[in-house]
Amino acid sequence: MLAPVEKPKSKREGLRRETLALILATAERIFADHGFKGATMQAIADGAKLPKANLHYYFPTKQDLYRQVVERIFNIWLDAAESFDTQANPEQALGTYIRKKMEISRSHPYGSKVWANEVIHGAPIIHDYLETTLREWTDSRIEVIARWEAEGLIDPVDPRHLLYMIWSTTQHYADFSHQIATLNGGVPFNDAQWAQATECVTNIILKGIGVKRDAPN
Amino acid sequence: MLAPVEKPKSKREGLRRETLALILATAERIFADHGFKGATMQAIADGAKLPKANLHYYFPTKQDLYRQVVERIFNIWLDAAESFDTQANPEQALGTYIRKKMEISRSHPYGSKVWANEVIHGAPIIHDYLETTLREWTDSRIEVIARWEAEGLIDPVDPRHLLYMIWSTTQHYADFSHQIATLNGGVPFNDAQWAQATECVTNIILKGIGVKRDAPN
DNA sequence: AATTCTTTTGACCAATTGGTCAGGTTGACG
DNA sequence: CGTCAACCTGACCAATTGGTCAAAAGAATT
Repeated sequence: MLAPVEKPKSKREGLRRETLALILATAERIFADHGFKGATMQAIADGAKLPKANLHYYFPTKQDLYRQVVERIFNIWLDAAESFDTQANPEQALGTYIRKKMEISRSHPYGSKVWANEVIHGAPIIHDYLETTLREWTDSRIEVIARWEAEGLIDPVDPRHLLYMIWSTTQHYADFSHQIATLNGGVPFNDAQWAQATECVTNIILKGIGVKRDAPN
Repeated sequence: MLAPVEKPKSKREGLRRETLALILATAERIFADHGFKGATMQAIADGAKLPKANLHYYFPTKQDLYRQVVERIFNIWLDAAESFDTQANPEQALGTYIRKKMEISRSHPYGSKVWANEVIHGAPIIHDYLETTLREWTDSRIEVIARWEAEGLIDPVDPRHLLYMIWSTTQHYADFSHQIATLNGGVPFNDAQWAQATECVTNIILKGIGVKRDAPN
């Protein structure tokens, strides 16, 4: 899903990529902090230390820029579920998926927030993504979960609600990071706290759906 | 916490309350759909079928109006946790709390979205609420959960993460309603689906933290 | 009925902002 | 080196929008 990075062919090409990456990263942060309407092209330009007109050279409209930011986090999430295919038993597959989602919440909090914002507002810009890519992706994972259920490897639960619980719980640590930090003495989680959160979330969900866990060897 | 409604003393008073309620309800919807910056006073005025200048008579600034919308959903949520005090055992207390949070997600989806938006953006407007009211409230509930844990009524889990899981999972059904509807064939949940979602969420969480359930009588 | 206070409203303004454009600069390539 | 295309940028514009205000309309009170 995520295209591998190739070597730049020239100085121009290299600079172009750097600029694009810089703009996208800055835009992600500004969009996350202020929403689509609240973010201004000027603020993004200032954050990237570029003239505003330069932004419009790479991204003709604000919406173009925004869409690329949203698509990026979306594809990162889709990739995180490869464990559904590579791991045979639900404990490994779901555990790996949940842990990876928590990692992404830590490494890409801005992207997660932009996505949350977009969906909260009714997904006006990436509506088509929900109806095509997300729907297909979800259906295929639901099938896998339903099979585990049929095989008695997990309790009978509606796979949709299980997915929603995983999505909401993991993304909460990114989207509501400010609230969580406030309740954490005003400081963001440190390494140990992230590890603990990940373990706690994984344990509750896996136990909650009655995963038959492998005996520890 | 929520002040009881008193009888209006005059025609003026009655009209005033109706207008205030109309503006707040409309504003809640518009803020939820477009964010703070994206919502315009004109759009709220149109939605409430009032001249824009009339809005500014009741709410001098956009921020004043917004703040009242956010405070309302916040207080509704706080009240939903009374079961922590009135219910003795964790199964009843947590089960009732989760079910009530799900009900609120259904009855107040716009408020939930406005809150999510606000926190995602770093809670610029209601920052003080997080540091005072929310912190105190959370600490008191954490104590109760820790007591259950000490008494062996639930597994040893960090109460914070349990609360976050309850918050995120229940609110997800409001905040991400558009995504959920899309994955539900394009239509919102019906009564039966809401009931199923509530049951599923409650079961997974309670089982996940190893609640000692009362034998069914 | 007269007076006073609250409420309503159209017209208006200053500030912001997405996007444009003409002209300048820089790298690629023969 | 000269040419061309890609890239950069300051200045500018039209549209939007939060908020103001003066005057009108309506309710309450005496």
